[in-house]
Amino acid sequence: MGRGPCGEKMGVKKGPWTPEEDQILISYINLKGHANWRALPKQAGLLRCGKSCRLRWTNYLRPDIKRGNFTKEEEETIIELHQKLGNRWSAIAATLPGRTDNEIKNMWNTHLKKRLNQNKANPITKQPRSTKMQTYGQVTEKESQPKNYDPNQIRLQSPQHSFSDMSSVTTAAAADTVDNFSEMDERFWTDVFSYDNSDEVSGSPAAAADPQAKFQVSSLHGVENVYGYNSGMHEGNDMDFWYHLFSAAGKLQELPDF
DNA sequence: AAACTCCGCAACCGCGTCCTA
DNA sequence: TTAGGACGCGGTTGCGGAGTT
Repeated sequence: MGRGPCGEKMGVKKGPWTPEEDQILISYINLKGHANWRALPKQAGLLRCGKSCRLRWTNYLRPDIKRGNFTKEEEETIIELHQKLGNRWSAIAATLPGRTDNEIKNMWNTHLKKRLNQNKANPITKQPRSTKMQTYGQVTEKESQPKNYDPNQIRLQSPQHSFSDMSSVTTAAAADTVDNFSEMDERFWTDVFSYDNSDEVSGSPAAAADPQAKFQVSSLHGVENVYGYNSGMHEGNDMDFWYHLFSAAGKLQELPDF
């Protein structure tokens, strides 16, 4: 099965998005949501394929995306989870609030993989070539945006925030604290579910620190209750993975019914 | 100052999976 | 049961900018 390239139709635009296109997409999704990505560009009046719209939205325009620096804790989380999960970026993203799988993938390929290789080859890390390298991941918000343009400025509050939003970007609950990942590794999964089941969900540290994160958490919380949302990665063969993970953690009794 | 090289990131592409008729 | 549509994921690419020579 699968699908052909989305640009198969003539007249479908490719390449970088313009601020005008972003505005149209944001306005449309805020107004109508995105139940059908394929139909969306036509209805919104965009000369893009649905796939491109979805990617743009999930990786860049969504209101709950955390842009800018990866913290040390986030980096460590990525490294640890990559050891366990491999290149399952969406699963890794599920533990980092506001980070997209694409962002994490880029982070890994450009920074973390090199760093690990370097550490293996030479435990005393050599200084990178450029100063930029020394502060990798410290890209400023301004730097990470297209020139002269900040989607946040034209972004409207999104009441839609539909459940499919949650596929790549995570809940704040997961990232409660990762100061000590080994500790988090044991508590993390139960924390995630306890947040899910907690009436105090929006009282999580992350949510308290970040109103937007608070929105994320409560949003997901509600979504999960209403729609029975469960990330696709939890299904199929992945069920075995999660099952064993939880079993190993001895927390199986806390699992919700699947 | 100019040319060249390298890096980071946004976006594209192809495939797998899920859903439905 | 199965074929086709739709979505999501992971790999890859290409461009712009920063750094180096």
